Amino acid sequence: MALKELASASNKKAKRVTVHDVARVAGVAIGTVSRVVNGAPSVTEEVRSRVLNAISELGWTPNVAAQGMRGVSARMIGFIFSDIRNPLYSAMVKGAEDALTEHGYMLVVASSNSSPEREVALVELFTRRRADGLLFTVEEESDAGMLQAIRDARFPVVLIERELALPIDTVGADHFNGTRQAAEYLLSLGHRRIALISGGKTNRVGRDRLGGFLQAHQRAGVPVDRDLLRLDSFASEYGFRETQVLLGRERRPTAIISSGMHLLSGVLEAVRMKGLDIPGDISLITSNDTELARLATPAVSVIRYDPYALGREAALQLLRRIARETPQDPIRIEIPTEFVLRQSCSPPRMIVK
Amino acid sequence: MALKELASASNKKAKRVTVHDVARVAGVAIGTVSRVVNGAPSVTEEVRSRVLNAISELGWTPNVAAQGMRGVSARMIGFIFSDIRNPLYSAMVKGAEDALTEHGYMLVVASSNSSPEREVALVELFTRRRADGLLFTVEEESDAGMLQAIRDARFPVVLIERELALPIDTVGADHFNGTRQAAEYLLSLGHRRIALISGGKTNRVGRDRLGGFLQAHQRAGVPVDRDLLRLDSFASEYGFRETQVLLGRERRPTAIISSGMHLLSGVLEAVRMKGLDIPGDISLITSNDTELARLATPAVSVIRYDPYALGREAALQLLRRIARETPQDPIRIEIPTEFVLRQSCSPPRMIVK
DNA sequence: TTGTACGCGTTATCAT
DNA sequence: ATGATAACGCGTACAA
Repeated sequence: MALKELASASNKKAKRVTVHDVARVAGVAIGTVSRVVNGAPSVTEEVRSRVLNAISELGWTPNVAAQGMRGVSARMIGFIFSDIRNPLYSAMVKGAEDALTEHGYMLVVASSNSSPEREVALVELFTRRRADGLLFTVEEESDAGMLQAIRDARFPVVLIERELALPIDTVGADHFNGTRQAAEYLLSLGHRRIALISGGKTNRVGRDRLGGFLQAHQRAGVPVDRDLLRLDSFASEYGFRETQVLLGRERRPTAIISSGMHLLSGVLEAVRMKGLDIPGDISLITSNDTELARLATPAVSVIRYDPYALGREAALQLLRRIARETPQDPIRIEIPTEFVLRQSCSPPRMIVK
Repeated sequence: MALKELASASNKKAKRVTVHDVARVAGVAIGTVSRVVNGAPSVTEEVRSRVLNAISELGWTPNVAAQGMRGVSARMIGFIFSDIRNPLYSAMVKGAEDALTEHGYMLVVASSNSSPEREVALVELFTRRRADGLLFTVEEESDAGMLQAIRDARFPVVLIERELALPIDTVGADHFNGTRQAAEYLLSLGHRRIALISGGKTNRVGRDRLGGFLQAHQRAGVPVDRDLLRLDSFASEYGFRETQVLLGRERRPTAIISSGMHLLSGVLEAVRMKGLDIPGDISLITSNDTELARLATPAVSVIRYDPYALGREAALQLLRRIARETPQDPIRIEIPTEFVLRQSCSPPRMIVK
């Protein structure tokens, strides 16, 4: 029985019904059918209902490919990021998808696996597939091939958490002020040796975080020890290794800001291995908010923002750009960050001058 | 013809390049161009290279809409799940995407938000958009509308972590043996009152877990207290609430198996609030593996499987089905589970007879 | 081996 | 208000 059903399903010839069939059944010309479905004003109510009846009777829906030939958009948006398993990206994707769905668009996800070459191939793919727009978290902001691919693209692009030397809309979290606020708080507690562990030195996120960190120190008149800046990776292992190194120093930091989804687990592990107490021996602030940060003992203070909202705003801006409902000049949208104080911070045990 | 060319040449609008342009530049007919790009055997090497030169010179790529009209597939696959923010789904999506990309397919993600009505709308959307196939984690296995929508779909479907009363390929983790193994381990430690907190009572995942749990008890000759079965939700809050209730009982369980990505945080919180020691007062096993499980104190034993591999296998099976490279009978693929022992289990302090 | 002409299903432009 | 028909760009059967 199972076999039979499967066979009949795949053998289903399904002669496709077209406007011609609808026109025939409704007793009108195909032009009239098109006018009805596309809401042209000049159609008699009587003809209109005859056509609609025929349509539902035959279960007709317009052939997307044929519409495409007539210039009707495929209503498809691409989203390029490194890897959707990063919870930030999956939340952004959900936010974008929800906004796009409301406007009848599909979302195609495309992982670059952090390869600029693959990014170029993907942009070209979306160009060939006639995408209506692209959400893009670029890997390397200065990669020449990628820049050229974006210039050659036939659709609007909205950058997510990145910025380029091109006039393109951008949406990103306010990492500058988030990190500034975190650093200011630690400085106000009396910390004078604060380490910053982060990645993305060459993109907007990393730059803004470092900028906020430096500004807080500058305002407080506290010099920054460059040796406490560890800005080479977002990976958990990097957080682990660099924390070990930092805590092994003679004049070790009294606080750490780890800016990256996956860094916290590495940092925590290194602190534990060292047998140090949080916040007694070392204060800790991380970004972004995660279950681990909330449920660790003690709970870890975080800089957080809403990646869902970020994805949603980016998609909405892209839709505005597609509909030409936005000024020609590129728009820059910032998603606010919030500093959430938990139990991982206290004044330093010994003030290091 | 010459007049027409002149007219379009003077027209400022950027004209799209077509096979005709390529043919003109290469000095051949359009049929030849088509034969070259589609790898027809009967083309002189000289003509072939002339055409290829013209193509790269003009930067021509076939219009997908026009190809679609000729029956060429859009090479697009849909993936319907409840919410991509569930890390299991984002890992599956990555696995599926990687497999599909290797074969030149795009992946369209579609969240159902757990609504069967939305699932139906999405299946119909993919039908209209002429998707080549669908990966589908159905919300309600017995929803009539959804079943009909799948029957009406014109493309093959592969179910993920679900099974239906339809002859369709399925790919799922071996939750039955995973849960059985976990329960057997706890029983071997001497536990006689083991609670099971899980969701999905009416889908494959929930059924298999309960089945494995019951079989372990049956084999060990240990009766199951139905009051210890809490099978109504995967939500963190549910884990919290039910754990509170269970631990508040006079004859409380000596061990808990929580089967669901988000349950652990709720369970842990309830155990902490109760001031109980893990594993001294209560043993704990959860599914699936997470950062929280690894980094909690003590680290929590888990039943784990590889959702990336699951998504990948599902996509590969879908591709085989599309290519008709698989027997007509539905295939059932099981992804193995693994029991990882950590520090959250010990013999019960007091044996409850 | 290569060229020509038709058809895919829709939308839009003319007529009527 | 409605009908007839051209055009979109490609693939392919058939003709040369």
